[in-house]
Amino acid sequence: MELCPEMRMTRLVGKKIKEDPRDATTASHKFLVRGAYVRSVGAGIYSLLPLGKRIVAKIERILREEMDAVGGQEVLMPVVLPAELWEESGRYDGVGEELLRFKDRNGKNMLLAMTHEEAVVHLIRSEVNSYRQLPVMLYQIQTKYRDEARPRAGMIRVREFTMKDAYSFHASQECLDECYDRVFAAYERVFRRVGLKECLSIESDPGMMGGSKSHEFMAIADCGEDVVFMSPDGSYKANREVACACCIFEQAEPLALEKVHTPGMRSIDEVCGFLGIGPEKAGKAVFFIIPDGKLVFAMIRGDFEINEAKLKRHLGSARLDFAGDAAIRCAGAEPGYASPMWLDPQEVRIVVDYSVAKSANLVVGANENGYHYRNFNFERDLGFGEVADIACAREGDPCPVTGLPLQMKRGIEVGNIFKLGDKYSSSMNCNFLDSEGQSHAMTMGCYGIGVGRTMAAVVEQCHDEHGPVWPVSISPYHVQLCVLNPREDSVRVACDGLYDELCGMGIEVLYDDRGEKAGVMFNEADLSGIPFRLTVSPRTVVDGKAEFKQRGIKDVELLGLSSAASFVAGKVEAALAELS
RNA sequence: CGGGGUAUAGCGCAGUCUGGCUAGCGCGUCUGCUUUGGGAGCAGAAAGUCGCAGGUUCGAAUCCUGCUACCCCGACCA
Repeated sequence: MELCPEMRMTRLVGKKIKEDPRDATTASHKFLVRGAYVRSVGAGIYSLLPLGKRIVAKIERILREEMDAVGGQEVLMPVVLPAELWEESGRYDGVGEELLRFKDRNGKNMLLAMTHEEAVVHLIRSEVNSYRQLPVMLYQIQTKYRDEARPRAGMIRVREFTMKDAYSFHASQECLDECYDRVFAAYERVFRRVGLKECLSIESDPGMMGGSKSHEFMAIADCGEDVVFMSPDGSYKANREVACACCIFEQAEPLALEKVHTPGMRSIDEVCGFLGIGPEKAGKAVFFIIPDGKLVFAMIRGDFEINEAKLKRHLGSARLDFAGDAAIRCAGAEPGYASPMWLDPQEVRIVVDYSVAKSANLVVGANENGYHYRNFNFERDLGFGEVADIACAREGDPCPVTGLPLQMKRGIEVGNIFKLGDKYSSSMNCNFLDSEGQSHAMTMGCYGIGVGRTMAAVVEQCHDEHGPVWPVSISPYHVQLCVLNPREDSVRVACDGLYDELCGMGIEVLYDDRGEKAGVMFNEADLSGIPFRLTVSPRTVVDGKAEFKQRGIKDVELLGLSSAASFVAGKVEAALAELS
């Protein structure tokens, strides 16, 4: 998309707002609204104004360049899809209410696509049939709709959004692996080029997408919804769902099992308080129900929390619900005093975290109202049950790779990549013939980047108290030109001249020709966040000068009017080169 | 879906507890004059179904009931 290189403020649609919008809590939300980049239409639904649209267009341009460079071909698939397509993959009934379903006038079930695996498989299975045509990668930059339970934080979690989504098809796992690595590298280039200062690629949970491996790209920001754990040297990075800590558990001689009376002490805090011990000396039991109706007894040391994502993965279950007291009793356990001992492993799945399996002499329930045991030792007193890592990593726990204390950070998920395998290709008959004429399901990968979310993440990382500080690569314009007192002919003529000259050089200029007071113009220029500012005023024109300033830097520089344009053009090119 | 909050002019708010006359303030907008280097001054003007629907009352922005929208925390999040 070609962007018009020039714009006068007297024409630009979008009013800058002096006060923070009532509802905004994050920097990106406040500044994107105040600076007239976006406007809210409803919960999680936004319009882009001209300035915002230009930023998005520039992000999209970078996405196209990088996807083209790794062999992607751009397509465009519909947002409204017939339900049958999703019934084929099993997702029509598989995914929850975030999929917006509706009927057309003929009563046919339709949906708004929240992602396009089905649509792209529909396309590829009829266009590609032979190993000779593989691999292929298609991508699009298209609207997605997810009926989020709770949109939040301005542009960071919305219902309708633009996503760059790409899908690759392969004849072999090795080929997918290679493609995955190439896209991974392309994503690192994308996030560097859009100007994110800190964006981590981390291991993540493939979740309901299926598939074997996935990474998320996390823009680090305090307002991020996701939690990342990393080694201080950066050699290990993982999100909360998969992060593992390798705690050392104290070994001790097993002492004799001892029943203690603990009347009314049901929670870990109560029991530990009553017995005068720390939570690391107790075992905590949590009960879940999985969809087949089976009860799951999860056991973890009192100072850890159960990581439900890990437990789901271990159980191979898509859902996990807390079990009620009735279900717990039904399985022969006593709520509040539950113990894995004497439970029937045929009836109840017992999953024990390493923290319990490797600790000695814990306090656990006695399966009898008002009683606990001291000195439970997993090997001696239970000996069966599935031992697994089902614990949430904690800040400061030892990193599994380096042993250094893990750091915890919050991040905005701006991109993700998955190795899908044949989840969609087998269910939807997306096959190819190999060199021997044998039919196989294609192996797939998919790769997404949220465009609007990336814009918001950049603001979160690049702003000061006055507004955004756009990286030149995605700034709506390269230069903001301000004319003070344009009613003085000499001033206006000088400034108009600079405007024409810069535009003629291909520099994108936003020209504040309104004749506002300096304070108004400068404050609004800060909200526009354009990296370079040129000011022409009676004061500078007398000396044949213009004033040059960089956004976010206090100092100003006076330039000769005749050389100002080429000087600024040089600055713009250098800054662009740095981010290319 | 649970918990909390908000809804009054384009934006941000006061007024609501304790019902009462013509519903105010700041910013913005329009007109005119004066101003011109970090959100100007004066004078004038336009702009409000007080979220919606019922109810109580002589009288409702204000009290009662129901609903809706939006925001925050949580749950959820291919």
